Amino acid sequence: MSKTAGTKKKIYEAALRLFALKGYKATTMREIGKEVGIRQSAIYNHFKNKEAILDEIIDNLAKSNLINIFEDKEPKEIYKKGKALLKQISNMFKLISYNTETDTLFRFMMQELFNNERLRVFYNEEFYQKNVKKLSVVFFLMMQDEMIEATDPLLLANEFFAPLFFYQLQIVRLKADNKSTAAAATLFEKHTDFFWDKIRIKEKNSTLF
Amino acid sequence: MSKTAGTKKKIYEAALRLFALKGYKATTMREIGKEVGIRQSAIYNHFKNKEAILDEIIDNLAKSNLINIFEDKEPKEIYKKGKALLKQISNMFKLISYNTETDTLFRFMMQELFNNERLRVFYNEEFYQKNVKKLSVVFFLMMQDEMIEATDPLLLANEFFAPLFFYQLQIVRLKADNKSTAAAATLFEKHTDFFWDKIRIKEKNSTLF
DNA sequence: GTCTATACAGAGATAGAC
DNA sequence: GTCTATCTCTGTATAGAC
Repeated sequence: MSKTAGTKKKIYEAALRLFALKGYKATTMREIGKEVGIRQSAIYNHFKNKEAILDEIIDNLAKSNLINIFEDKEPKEIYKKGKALLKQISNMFKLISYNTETDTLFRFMMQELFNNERLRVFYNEEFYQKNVKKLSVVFFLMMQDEMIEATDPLLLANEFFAPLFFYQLQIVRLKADNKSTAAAATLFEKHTDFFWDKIRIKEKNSTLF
Repeated sequence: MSKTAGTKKKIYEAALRLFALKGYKATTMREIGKEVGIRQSAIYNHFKNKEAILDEIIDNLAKSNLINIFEDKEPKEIYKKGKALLKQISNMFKLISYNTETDTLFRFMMQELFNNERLRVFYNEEFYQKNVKKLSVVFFLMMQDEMIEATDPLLLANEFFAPLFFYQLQIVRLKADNKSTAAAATLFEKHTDFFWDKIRIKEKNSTLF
């Protein structure tokens, strides 16, 4: 039983890696088997068919760290941290693109986004909406507390989220060609600095001089 | 000869549409032929093989409107337009995601980004670098002219570009599920308003009241 | 230039021995 | 649970008639 579960996990992980690398359609059962060290036919002892592997991967995305940029903390517990919180979130995005496990998940998601409706539902609800909504609550609370200037919190959330996503995509793309990601990586921090500086309420004294 | 060119074009367009819809690997020569109204084997009178169609599509991307967000104008000719210029660029992104031709090109690009190195080169050089560099020249000139506050022009260019790309991706994704894109579409304008307001040099008088 | 026919390879999946 | 063997289907590509 333990050995079975071990093989199943190996199949799952090999499949995920290959799906992320070259896409679901382009990976064959034979390749997956080869990676695991078994014959292609043996996979069917663990998964009903190829699609069942894909489905299980998508099922597990919701439990992964790919989407958990808030580390399960609630907005009202953390909004007072102000800029430090934004730095922390921005750093989570950076970590996702550098950690081998989450970077694979991210690449898998982008690979299959247009080919799988369930994946798009996941992307929309768990990856995008959930985080942007949480972010907009954070910004709303910051406004109430007069930490940042009053404006549309949902817009702010989108404007903060979008560059982080984009820079993440850049990193993963650059890594696909084994190119340097150094310049792109600095943008996470610069974005947060720039963004916070633009939304925070400035002291009257220190406006320009 | 004219009829030949006509069929070739039909094949090209059917292939592009299908590649964008379900990916290169998942589209078959039979499907392409069916869309055109000929047998699969007849395609080989116009293209050497399946990959040749893909290559030709990628070759033509550089000539397409997908990347031409500046409408061939040089930064120094247009930077004085200030916010109006940013609005214009932002609107180009919006148009790309709504125009059937460019929206197909964009979806094709995102579909195959991780599966094709030549496409990644195109994305990086023509779609990303070229536009961001042009944008940073625009911002640099605006700074010199004291229209906007002095800061890193390249950062500004990235910060302006990233949300536009992200909102574009959102639209194309939503369209894939036949969902409403209304809310996402408003973000193009809101982004520009927000962004300009944050970078422009404010009159001392009209700071807060 | 398009058709039918066919070759050939690769893929997913199942059967049955061990 | 994994193996070999095999079935079946699908896909790319070519040959040759019209």
